Amino acid sequence: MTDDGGNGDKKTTESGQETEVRKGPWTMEEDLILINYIANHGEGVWNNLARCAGLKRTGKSCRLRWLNYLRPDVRRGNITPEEQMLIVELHARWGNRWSKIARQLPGRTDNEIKNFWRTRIQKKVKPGELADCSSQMMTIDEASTSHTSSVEENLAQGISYDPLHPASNASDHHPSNYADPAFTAGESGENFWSVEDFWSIQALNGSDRDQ
DNA sequence: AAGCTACTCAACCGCCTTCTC
DNA sequence: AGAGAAGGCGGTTGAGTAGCT
Repeated sequence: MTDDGGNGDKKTTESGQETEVRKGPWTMEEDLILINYIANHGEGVWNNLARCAGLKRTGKSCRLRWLNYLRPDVRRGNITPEEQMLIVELHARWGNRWSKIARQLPGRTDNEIKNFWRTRIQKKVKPGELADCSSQMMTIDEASTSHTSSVEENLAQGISYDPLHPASNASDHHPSNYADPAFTAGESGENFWSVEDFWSIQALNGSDRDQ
């Protein structure tokens, strides 16, 4: 992936100026700019953020990149059998409400769950068999069935459940858990250079992030 | 070793909802 | 109350890669 800047679109602003809007994969530099800006100013007002940070990206693009990839508490890869079960269960209940499902899986994004469903689950489940799917999933890890009832209870109370930390609950869940490489080192050897390294650097530098 | 196929996932698109003026 | 802007969400696509022949 090279940053040749050749994938930009032209967009005309209110003031009549043409600004180039970049599309496609984010570069390390863009990631750092975005992380740095949010660390100093916080999230929100994405269009404004993109402009002020000097990123030639749309607000939507910045928001997506931040939520799905750069957030310090985002956890990628290695979806556990418990999480799989929960996804299947919640999907059976709510359908394709990915963001809603994602809220019950701390550190997981709607995009990741959506991709996971489409690539790992949907193709294995014929239409009409979804109801049976969760029971099939249970055979993956019988032990995980033991907490199903507590999941139900938590859902009923609107409490998110973290399958990786069954003993914990929403109140003691903390993003710092995900600084542990064990949570981010995907089996597929994904490159987590930027996020993990960056947040470590921020910590070392005693960044004045106010959050 | 080279070519092909299947799979994964980051990112974009477009629609809908919510917010602000 | 209405219009426009921004945010949120689900669907889809395409590039990269791993596995197979």
